[in-house]
Amino acid sequence: MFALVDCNNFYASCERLFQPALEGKPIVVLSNNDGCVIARSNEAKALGIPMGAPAFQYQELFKEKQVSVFSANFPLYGDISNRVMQILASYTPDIEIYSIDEAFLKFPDNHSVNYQEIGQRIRKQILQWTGMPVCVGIAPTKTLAKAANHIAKKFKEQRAGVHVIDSEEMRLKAVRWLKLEDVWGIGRRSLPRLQHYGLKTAYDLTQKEDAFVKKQLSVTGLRLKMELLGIPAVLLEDNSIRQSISVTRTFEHPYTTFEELRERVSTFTVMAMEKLRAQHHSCRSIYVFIRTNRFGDESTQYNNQMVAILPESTNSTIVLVQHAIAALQKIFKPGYRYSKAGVTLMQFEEDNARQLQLFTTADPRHISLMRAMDSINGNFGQQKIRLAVQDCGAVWKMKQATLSPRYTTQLEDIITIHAQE
DNA sequence: TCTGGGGTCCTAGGACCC
DNA sequence: TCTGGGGTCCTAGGACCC
Repeated sequence: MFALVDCNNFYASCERLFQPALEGKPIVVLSNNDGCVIARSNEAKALGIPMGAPAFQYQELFKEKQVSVFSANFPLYGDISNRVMQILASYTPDIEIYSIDEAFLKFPDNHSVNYQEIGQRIRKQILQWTGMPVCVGIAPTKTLAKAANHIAKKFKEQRAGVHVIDSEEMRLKAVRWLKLEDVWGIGRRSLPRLQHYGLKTAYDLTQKEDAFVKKQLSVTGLRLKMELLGIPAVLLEDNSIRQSISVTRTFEHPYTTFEELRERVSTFTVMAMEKLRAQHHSCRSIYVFIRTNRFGDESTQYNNQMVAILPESTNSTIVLVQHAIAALQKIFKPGYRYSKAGVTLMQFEEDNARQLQLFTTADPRHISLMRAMDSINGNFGQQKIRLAVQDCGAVWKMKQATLSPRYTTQLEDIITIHAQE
């Protein structure tokens, strides 16, 4: 059996943890640069604020309805997430952390287990230990566990936040109820196509022939159909090791010069490489892109990107930054107002299983240099030690007008409690 | 004036091999 | 009138997820 544990309105709930007065009040959390709405409390959803809404279009509504607006505080969310995941890991070693706010747990076949009770225990423990409300869906496949979680959320009061699908009867009831657009793996592209053939629910999809499903949704769709029928076709994955690592940002103001972009691209590469070394990998290629404001006038737009492939894989930031800058040089065109840039590391190899080169140009000293940099930056704060090319002062501040304190990761931000007599 | 960031998997087609 | 058959690897683009 698989359990899907999903935090309720995760970012909004994280903010509420330290401001309990916001219980029952509308909350939204904004993306970097306070651009879009990326999380909403139930109360904010009820006000009709859509996911991804541009913040500037909703300022008046926020004010009028007294919506609490937060700039995204990822250090806080990441820390709360770790705490939740640690608790979940105590229930089973078979755990897949699927995203910052949800995880799949796998339980061995055992008919005497009371899954309803386990679900309730998980809920209570996480709520008591972290303050985070979660819902739990339990079923024989991951896709059905997703569906069960959906039901647990939709009927939170009746189900007490836990729903279990453990019989053919329950499965049928669930898939007949589940709308096609709420099926895990059916997105906005496939939905209209399937609807055109008269499909409305998850059940309808399970009744279609394999050939039809494959034609419409490829082999992923076939797996989906199996899963909805109760036959596991999607395994628990170990996604602690990434296959690609990206760092991309929209700038607070547009940049026009090569030097500004070079500083940004270098810093993004530094950040990505830190993550790469943390998972003990080297990479062989880096993708670099720059773009102007995509909402701007057609004539003022320019996008370009390039992949630089290295002669041998590396985990040295110094080496990779040189390649990233060379790529940037090739795609940079003066005369445009650039609003976004990013890098993606690709083609990973494990550090201790690397293909070495006979005529290598790699400087062995970089290994200890990187180790020293990571260690110092880890102990004394990000970017305490930088490459010279990064040093452009504070040109890269993000707009974060309503950032909450980093309550759990920064000593000076820890809350003070005044006890009354 | 202002519109996020980070991932995975699949397929088709090109380039190449014998 | 007519030009084989069987493979692999890589990439771009699409679709999906949170």
